Amino acid sequence: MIIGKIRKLKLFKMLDDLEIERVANISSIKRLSRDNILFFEGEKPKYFYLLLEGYLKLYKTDSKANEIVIHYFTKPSFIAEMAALENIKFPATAIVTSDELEILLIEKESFLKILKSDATFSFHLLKSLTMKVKHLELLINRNMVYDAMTKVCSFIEKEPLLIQDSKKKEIASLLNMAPETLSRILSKLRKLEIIDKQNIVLNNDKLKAFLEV
Amino acid sequence: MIIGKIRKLKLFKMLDDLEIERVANISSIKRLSRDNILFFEGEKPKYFYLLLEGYLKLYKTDSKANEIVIHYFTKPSFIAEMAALENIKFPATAIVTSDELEILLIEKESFLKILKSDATFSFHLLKSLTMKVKHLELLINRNMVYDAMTKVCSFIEKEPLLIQDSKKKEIASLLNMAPETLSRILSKLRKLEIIDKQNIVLNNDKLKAFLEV
DNA sequence: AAAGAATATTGACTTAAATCATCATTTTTA
DNA sequence: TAAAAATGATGATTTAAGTCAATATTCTTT
Repeated sequence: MIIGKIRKLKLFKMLDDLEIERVANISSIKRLSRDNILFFEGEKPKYFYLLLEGYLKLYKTDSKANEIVIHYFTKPSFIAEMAALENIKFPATAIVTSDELEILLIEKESFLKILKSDATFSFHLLKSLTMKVKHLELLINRNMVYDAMTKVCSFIEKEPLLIQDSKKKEIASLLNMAPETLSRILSKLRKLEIIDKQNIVLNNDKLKAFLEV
Repeated sequence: MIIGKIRKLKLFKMLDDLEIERVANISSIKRLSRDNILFFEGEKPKYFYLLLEGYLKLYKTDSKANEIVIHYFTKPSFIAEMAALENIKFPATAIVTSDELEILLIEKESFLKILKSDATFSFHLLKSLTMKVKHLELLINRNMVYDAMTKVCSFIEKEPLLIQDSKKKEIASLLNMAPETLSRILSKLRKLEIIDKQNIVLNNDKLKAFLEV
């Protein structure tokens, strides 16, 4: 049931039963399997999209047909709400990267009406947007301010488990660098005895030294 | 008078007299002259900042001490509202780039209370944030997706007057590229007869051809 | 456990843009 | 208006990261 799924969302935890019903009435659920496209860069949004289950990758393509990853979505989260709010084209393409994906489609115009009239609602969406801005700030840091070494060190610091368990290929794509570059940097960090063979941090101070500009 | 200045702002045009008074009561005005720092990257925000008059540049510094311009603010606009909303550190440093700057300081906690209780208020701040997100999207495009040629063509298309009148040095800084690179690209565009000696666009179709990925 | 596929590493080379250096042109100041 | 300073253009060189290619290692699937 849609109502049950909405009720479980932290994002909507401040809503009372009546408000949840209002949202449920203008929502539907869509399911997609791996490698399906939820929307393409350049399309106009028809809904507000709220990820419920699964993984979603947002990416752009540059002039050399390289994929540039903008965001990996996992936790329940609004997707591209900016496009829906402003009625502009999606800035990137969204592809399913888990076996199953479940997404809540909220009818755009009706939801906008609710937003305009309900302070807690729009305040909450505001919070969601600030998270997006924060994420974009990190993205800008990682890709404009940091060099490859700093990118990797920042990733190791933020995601010590991912760097051990995930495929290097995927991490490289996440950091928008060639897998070869990641491999070279990890082996350099191993030589410097900052990480071990399992990419576990050995010397946190040395690691952090790379993060100070 | 603060009330007069607030009343003039499009950003607050939906407010009635009482609401304007509420904002004015928790606000003060600060004036700064050229090259003064409004806030440093890493500081915690004490206020919501609303630019009233003048120019403000937001920038970061990379590992090679290069300045990376994140934003030039000119029109009345919230500055770094994300930091204030989330109570996190400023992501960049803000420096005055006009002779005079006038900025409205809005007391943070009180303004947050208004936001939480007033739907039109927070809906409007939401709009302001979506503008920021849009700007960051452009920044990401310009710096991660575009190569130098595309950056310049996109700038010429968006800011045909600036490319004629501003110093090349400043445009290069805005585009986060070396002035030499900008100079080389402009002379290439001149050879291709896409722009003339005054950097006025001669052939819009050819220009746009560089913007299609 | 062996074969095959996918992933990771390493070296050689390429590339786009930055840097450095020099000279030309424009703007500012005295 | 001449001198000085700032800006702009152009060539040579450097650099960080990407690409290409070969090999090594790990993971999958019989």
